[in-house]
Amino acid sequence: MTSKRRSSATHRESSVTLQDIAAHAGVSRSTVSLVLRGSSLVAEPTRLKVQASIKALGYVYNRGAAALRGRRTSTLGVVVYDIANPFFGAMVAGIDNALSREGYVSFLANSEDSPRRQERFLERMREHAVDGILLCPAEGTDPTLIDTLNAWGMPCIQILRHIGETPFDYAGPDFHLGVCQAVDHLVGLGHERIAFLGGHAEHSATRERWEGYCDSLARHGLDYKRLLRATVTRRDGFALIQQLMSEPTPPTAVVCHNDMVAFGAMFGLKRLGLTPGTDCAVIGIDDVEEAELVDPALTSVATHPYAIGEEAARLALRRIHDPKGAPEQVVLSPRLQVRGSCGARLQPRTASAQAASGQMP
Amino acid sequence: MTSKRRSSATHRESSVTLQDIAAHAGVSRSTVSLVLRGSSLVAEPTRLKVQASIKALGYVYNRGAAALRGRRTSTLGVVVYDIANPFFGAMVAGIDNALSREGYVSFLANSEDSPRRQERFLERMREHAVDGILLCPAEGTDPTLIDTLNAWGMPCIQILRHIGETPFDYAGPDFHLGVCQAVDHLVGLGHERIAFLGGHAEHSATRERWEGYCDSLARHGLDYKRLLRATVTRRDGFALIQQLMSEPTPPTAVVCHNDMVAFGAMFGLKRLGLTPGTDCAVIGIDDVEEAELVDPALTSVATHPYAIGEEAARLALRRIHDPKGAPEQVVLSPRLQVRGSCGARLQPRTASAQAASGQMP
DNA sequence: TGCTGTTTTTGGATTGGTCTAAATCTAGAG
DNA sequence: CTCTAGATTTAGACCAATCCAAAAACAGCA
Repeated sequence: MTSKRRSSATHRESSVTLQDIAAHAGVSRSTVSLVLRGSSLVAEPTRLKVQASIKALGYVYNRGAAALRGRRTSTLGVVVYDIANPFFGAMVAGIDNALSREGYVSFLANSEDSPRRQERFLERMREHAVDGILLCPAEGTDPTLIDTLNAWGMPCIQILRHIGETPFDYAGPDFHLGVCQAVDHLVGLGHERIAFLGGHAEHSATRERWEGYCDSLARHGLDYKRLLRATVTRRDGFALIQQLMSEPTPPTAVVCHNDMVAFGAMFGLKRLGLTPGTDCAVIGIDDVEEAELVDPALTSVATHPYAIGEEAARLALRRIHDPKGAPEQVVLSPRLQVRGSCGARLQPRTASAQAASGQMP
Repeated sequence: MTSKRRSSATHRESSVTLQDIAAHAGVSRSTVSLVLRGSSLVAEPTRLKVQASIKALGYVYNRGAAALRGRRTSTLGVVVYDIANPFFGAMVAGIDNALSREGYVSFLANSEDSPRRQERFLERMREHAVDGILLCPAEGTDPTLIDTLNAWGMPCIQILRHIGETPFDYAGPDFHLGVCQAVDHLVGLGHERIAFLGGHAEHSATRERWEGYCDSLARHGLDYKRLLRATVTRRDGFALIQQLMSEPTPPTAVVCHNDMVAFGAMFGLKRLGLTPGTDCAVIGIDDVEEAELVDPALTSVATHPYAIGEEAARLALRRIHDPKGAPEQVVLSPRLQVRGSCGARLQPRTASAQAASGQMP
């Protein structure tokens, strides 16, 4: 049983407008508008009078109406391809934190790595006139998408992956460096046969990892090179490692495309009766929370999703305030989190904290 | 180097309006509006003519303007308290899927369990005139918040937790039944000293679990009863289990508030030199993806976050179309996912799939 | 052809703010 | 006491759609 509303609420919506405030405070609509926007034009006594009226009448600012005449909506669109992945959860938390500080609010969409879904959402965002887009491009996104967004006059910050040629705004981890750190560490432990597991069809985030892998091997003068492509699920890791270990000269260590693949690989090793870290070192990428839960705990390249989210949000706000400034790429250095799965505990030789060159193609 | 735009795009925004379409097609603004909304009033030849003009001029529908005059914005607000938790990721994916099918789009906010942040966001949502709110209330939310939202005339669907007295719309798992399933299973395995680990300060989701725990014990006539309160982190599970196992008569099994606490508990057991599943059975709640990754794999009560998200979205749309219909509560039955951590493998006695009564206070 | 009853189409008001340029109001200088 | 620069305030157009009631077009029928 819904109880009756008290006070003046007019049945449906309160809908107190600037006009009402103006009448109540004995000033004009324009003055009230100025007060609402914190303009320094209005005199102190007037401001107080108006603010009192605003409070008294229970006024609610109508951003939709404001956006119609003004230019900004104070909204952003965020597209990720797998929100169920805790990595994106952390990233979205970072975005949310940075944006809400500035009074912005964001639409979220989960593209499920479908360019079609992604495009539908972007079109909807255009209709809602968001001030900008934070985009983790779906696998298979048309490389001209960024040009389309530019043609729309829609600021766009790419995250994690990047497409297109034009100079763009971007925030993401330095995958190249991350893989180098992993390989360097393994080499420091004495490994000479290091494989790389997984990686979607080509996109920047995959390419950077593969290049990191190849460059590292070359730098250390290692001959052994096995790069097994696949999608990026745990299932893949499980299958690939078993395939790999049955080869004539199996690797003594594997670096995995991400932690999910790494978990799968550890599972696969156990299935073969092998012990991760002892019979074959395993290193993941992302350092998700669960990395330290598994047994042995997973050594992983931490890519700091929360910080990436914050940076991306910062870039977006910057771009909105300066639409034609120079594009900026923020590439965060990852950090190797050493745990049991790479056998560091077993071979007490200290891991080298070697620096490698990062790059942004 | 940004290339010059072709065609008529006026420097900043294209901003083709209904007026332009109307002129181009030789009809009135009103007619174009009707075509856009798929009205059956307009004759077929006219419709085609207008649609051609729309395409020709590259018109973009302005939802902000439409919302100003019309009533709907086709937007919703979603508030969760920990988006980094994969449970919420899956839930948001479910919401997103159900909403995007209907052309709705949603603002997401992460309250971090702070009522202050939550309130700020809700006020912003009101200013943006969303059609409704999907709310997982933050810990410590003022119970009158729902009344406030009602007074605003803002439809609100509560998820996972619920506050307030008024009949409300709600979607969530049947925690009471879930805990009963867990306890029943343990009793079936021969356990008689079963503890419950964790749970925030009081809110519905905690209360339902505790009641489930107490009711189960009573139903099975068990004397042993240990309910350790704490927040819901892995750290808590780690600490609590060690405290518990050092008591004179430690439990032989623990049911945990959620999987995070359960992971912590398993860690704690290992720290004590004990084996989860053998020395003490552990059952979690949620059945997050990682449950089967840990060692031993975690037995857990699956609560189906994706389905809950879909249901909540469905409820929201229903409420928007019928603002004063009877409130509806959707309580999904959980399912016990048996794995190694409860020792089922060790004691081959079959688990009973006993039904218990669910309830919605 | 005139009349009536549907279909279609349309003008103009409306939504709730912001913007611009002009009006009004100070206070200090001459 | 008048004038003017600077500080406040305001009127009215404007943003891009929807809504309503009334006009126009069209058909069927006498």
